Amino acid sequence: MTSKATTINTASQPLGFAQHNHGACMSEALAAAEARCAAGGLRFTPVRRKVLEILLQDHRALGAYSILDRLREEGFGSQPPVAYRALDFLVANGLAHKIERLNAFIACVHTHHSHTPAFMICRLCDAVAEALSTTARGVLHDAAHATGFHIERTVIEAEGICPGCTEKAQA
Amino acid sequence: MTSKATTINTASQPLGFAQHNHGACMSEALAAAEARCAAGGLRFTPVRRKVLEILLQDHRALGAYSILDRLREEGFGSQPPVAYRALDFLVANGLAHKIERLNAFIACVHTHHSHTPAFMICRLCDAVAEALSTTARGVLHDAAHATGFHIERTVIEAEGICPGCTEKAQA
DNA sequence: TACCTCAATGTGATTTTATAACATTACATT
DNA sequence: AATGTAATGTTATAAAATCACATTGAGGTA
Repeated sequence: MTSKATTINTASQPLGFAQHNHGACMSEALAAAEARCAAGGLRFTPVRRKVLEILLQDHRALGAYSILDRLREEGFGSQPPVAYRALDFLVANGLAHKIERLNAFIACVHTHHSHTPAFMICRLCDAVAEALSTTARGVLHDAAHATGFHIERTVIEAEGICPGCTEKAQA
Repeated sequence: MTSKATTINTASQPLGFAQHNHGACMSEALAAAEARCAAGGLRFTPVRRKVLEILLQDHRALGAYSILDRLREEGFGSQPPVAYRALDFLVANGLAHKIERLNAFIACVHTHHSHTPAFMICRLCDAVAEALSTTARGVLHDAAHATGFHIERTVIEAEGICPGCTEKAQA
């Protein structure tokens, strides 16, 4: 565990491009995950929980092997499938998302409702913000419907410069 | 070269989920690529041209290593950077796109205008259709503008079942 | 032409990301 | 306890991408 662990429950950390109450956010997300798993008859096992905690702590996109390093430190199995299986579970159940552009994973911050996620990825600071994208979903589904394509999953990712980095660049 | 080579100039092949005149499509795309490179002072070298031809012939998403195999057969260098460099060039100049979900590449079929590509990927037959996505682009940019994020590139990919495979499944 | 420069290519090695295959353990039901 | 199934552990390997450095080749300049 790094020094970062000592900051887990401080009040304000970046979530995407904004600040938020990180401690509350984290416990809420874990509670929501537990609730969802219980409701769906899914097993929120120690590895799965730990992986979600790791993702929530960082609030950024983490590669599977970074996560694996953390798991090893915590005494879990240290081979790739350990991380990938937990990540597959979290992604399949909407508790985390894969950022395809980065081959990395991030905790879902919209624990309440099922949604079509959309992301904004800053190429300077690597921050990732999850946006609600009801409209983008609609647009895609309309276009797909016109051609007879049945959508099961969507990847919507915008890469560019976040507000913070834009400011720094102008300074 | 496989037997597929003998079908290059036949009239009708699938483009995305529809049929089209493949021979014409291919020469048009190559001509457009040449024109664009000439206009921009870019060098449309033999490897780059060959990679674009390979992508156009298949009209599907190809992994870098599939392309590399073809390059080797044609007498080009056979190490990964040969393929990746040509692909980087094509993608950077809008002549091809990367399908992030598949870690694969596809020739651009909208040679005329610069655009924000969107794709529909069939998970049964692996066909990939490129859609015009002016609206999706608008939606994303609106959302981004609201948070002060500056978009440079977008990834919009829908995964699901194409019209043809839906029919087969119902039969 | 001869020379220089820089972009493009060739090549070997390595890194990063992801999965296959199979043994073992933990949980739930009877 | 016995059984079936889901989850985990572990070894090995596959697949995707990049690094580093040598070589070639196309323009420009003297």
